[in-house]
Amino acid sequence: MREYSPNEIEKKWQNIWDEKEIYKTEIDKSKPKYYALVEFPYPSANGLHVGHPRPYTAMDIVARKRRYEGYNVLFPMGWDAFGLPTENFAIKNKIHPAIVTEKNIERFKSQLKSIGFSFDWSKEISTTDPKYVKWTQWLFLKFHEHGLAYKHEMPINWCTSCKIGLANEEVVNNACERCGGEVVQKIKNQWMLKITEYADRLIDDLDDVDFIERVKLQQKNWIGRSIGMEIDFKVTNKEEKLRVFTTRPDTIFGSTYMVIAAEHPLIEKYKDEIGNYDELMNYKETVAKKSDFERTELSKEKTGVEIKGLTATNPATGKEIPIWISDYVLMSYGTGAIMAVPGHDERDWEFANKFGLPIVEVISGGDIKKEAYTDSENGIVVNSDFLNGLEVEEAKEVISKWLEERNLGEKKTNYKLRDWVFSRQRYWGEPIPLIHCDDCGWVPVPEADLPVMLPDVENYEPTENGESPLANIDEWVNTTCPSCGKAAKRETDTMPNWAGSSWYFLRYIDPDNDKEFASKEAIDYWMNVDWYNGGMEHTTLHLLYSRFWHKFFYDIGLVSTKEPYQKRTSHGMILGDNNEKMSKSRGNVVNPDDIVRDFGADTLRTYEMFIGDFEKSAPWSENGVMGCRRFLERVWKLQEILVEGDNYTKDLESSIHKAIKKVTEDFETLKFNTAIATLMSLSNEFNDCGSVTKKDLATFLILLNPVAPHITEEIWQEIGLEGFLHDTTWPKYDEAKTKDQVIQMPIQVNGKVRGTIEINVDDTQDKIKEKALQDENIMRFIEEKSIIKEIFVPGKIYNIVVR
RNA sequence: GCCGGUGUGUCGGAAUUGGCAGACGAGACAGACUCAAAAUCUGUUAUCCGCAAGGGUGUGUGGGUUCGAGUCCCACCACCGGCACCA
Repeated sequence: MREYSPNEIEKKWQNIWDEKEIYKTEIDKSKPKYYALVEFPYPSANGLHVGHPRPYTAMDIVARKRRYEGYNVLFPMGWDAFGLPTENFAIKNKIHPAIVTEKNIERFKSQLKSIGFSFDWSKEISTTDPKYVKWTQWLFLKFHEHGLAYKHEMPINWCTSCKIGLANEEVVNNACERCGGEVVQKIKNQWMLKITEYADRLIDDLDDVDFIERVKLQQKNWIGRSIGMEIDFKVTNKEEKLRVFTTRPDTIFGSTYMVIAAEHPLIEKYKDEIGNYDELMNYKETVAKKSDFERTELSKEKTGVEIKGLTATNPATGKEIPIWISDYVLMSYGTGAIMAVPGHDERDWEFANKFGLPIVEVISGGDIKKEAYTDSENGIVVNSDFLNGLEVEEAKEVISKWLEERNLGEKKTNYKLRDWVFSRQRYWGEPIPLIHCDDCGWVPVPEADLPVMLPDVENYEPTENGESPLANIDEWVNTTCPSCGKAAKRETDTMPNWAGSSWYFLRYIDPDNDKEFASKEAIDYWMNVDWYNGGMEHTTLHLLYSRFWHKFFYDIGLVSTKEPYQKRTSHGMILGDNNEKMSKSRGNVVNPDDIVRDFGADTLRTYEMFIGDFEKSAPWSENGVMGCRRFLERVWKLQEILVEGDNYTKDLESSIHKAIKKVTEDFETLKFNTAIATLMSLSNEFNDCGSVTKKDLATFLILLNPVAPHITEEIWQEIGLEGFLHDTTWPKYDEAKTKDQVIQMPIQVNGKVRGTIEINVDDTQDKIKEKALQDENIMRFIEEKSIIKEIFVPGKIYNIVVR
């Protein structure tokens, strides 16, 4: 028998699959369809690392298994190619980002091909391809057309020294990552997408999809729906009202002061009546340097300034209360103002404590001298006039009614979710296809003129005043208004990287269509995505953004399903062998090319699946890789003990049926590691047995094939099994044959195992008891004691409780 | 800080979801083969006491529920992911 040489046979089979186009998919209504999706990679200059193949192999296993089960399977791959690293590389090396991107894609593609994934490469897409950009822009214009894209003043991170807008990631401890200069928040008028309009549906429709629970929870919490009230507090001696949002209107009698955001317009409006305006402005300036994250940190020391000259009136108590500004109140959440109830809110309590503001108990049950009492389930309302004696939920109803009747407030639902800032002052992104005309306002670029392509520029760096580099290209910026024909200017902001990835799963199904983003026929046949696997880190941004886009498309009749993804699962990260995240700077990156070269693609795939619990992170280990190679070597050598035979070997029959069951189930539940362990045990059994029949081996090869497609296909051919393994069907098992007749039953005394007896599965409790009491060791623990209870779980355990 | 998650031998991990903790793999040790080494094959391998039979202890820490807890409940500790312009 020849040696197992993966480099040779892997190339061979990859070529055969390619030539036969067996993974190319067409619409075929005679078969059930299955759409398996993995997150497409960002083609960075570093190439693939061993983290990438983990989810790809997992879904490749599912895709291959589905084909054997008779499905028409779409399993596509593409490139999420716009992005900051490529742009920064281009700036540094003076190379056009399109060229960098092209090179990176070429490298990624050949790396992926060497691992033997069953991707349908005829469906390949790149978000930077003009044919793709056209439809990203077209879809954006739909948002604009339906009023979901709007301009709004939003802050950007501004490096005062480089005079450049920075991504959050480029800001380290309030300083610019490149030059160390000071970073402040600069206000810019930016395009926004109204994702908040979909907040309720993004939560409620989670009930209809099969996402793993932690993904659902994290999305719900990110959207952060809270039901409460908006209440007006009159500014004393003014017509002005200060509107606050609260989820605890029941505590209104305990509101002893108000806090508004440093940016609140009230301050400018009454500038002349405020005694300490300068002090407030100074405070506002320090706040401007902080991110929302720093502002709302619970543990930090509270800061704030009282507004001198303005007070408000608590509508419930009628008492005059002071108004403060503090960084922990954000203009972007609620109304930018709160009624502070220090007795029953942690932040308010700390603030009041620090500045000596009165703390009044209005819910009994805690000790507000020590800490805020925030429990809303057990408390009873006190010190609150007509609310006294009520439980919190009742009090909420009563006070809501009372306020509404007096026109002092209304019920309101708030969300933590904010609208999506869709503008970037960058070069390497899709230009926002809008033209500004002094007469007509913002006018969309007509469909015939799409895509709006990026002009070639000398310099990819943003401009000195915070505009995109595109703003410097006069011949690009200056155009005519599509509506009235007068001179007009193009929008120079580009879209965020998220734009292309928000709808790519729709393009895969019809990637060459130049009339539509995808045909209705293709959408009706292929959608939804049946199973989408991706990283946990994409849960609250990409996954939510793409659900939002899809829902909007559904509303305007572009797609036929409410949700894009039927099922969502998540994989863990692969860490370096030092248990740290793989990164160039840590020097612990493993390149899959090396593993494919030295051990083979099948070994890489097997190890990636065997490394541990698919949903958890796991450190890379070269010894582990070697172990998987040894396993495949042993599989290869099964040929040596092959005997003719069209039946399962009698002694192994139950093991084989059990293995079919276990592997079939484990591939569906992401337990690839235990599926492989089962196959390892089965191959060990073959060896212990000393021989394996053709039938036994064929079944084994099919089960292993989705994990290690090349070696199994080769052995299949080598031992002369009929046809090709890739044309076979998935094996079935007989449930009855997976059950053992005779089992070892543990016998416990007082919950501790004191012996094991061999029983027949359908032996009665009495029979088992009789057998158990013959066991010397078990008797030692029962003697001279009386049996007070017996617990018998058929097929599992028999426990005797004695005293 | 907030939201989500994780914690089991020397290491990666397994445990039919409340029923024999440590499957499978790695590593280590011993043996076979070899002049020798590598590769391969065989055996041992949580820990303590014991010649053995067997027994005690043991799933991040402390408590609880139960005949029985890695699994359920309460409190705590450590680590990982996300925090809206990285992808």
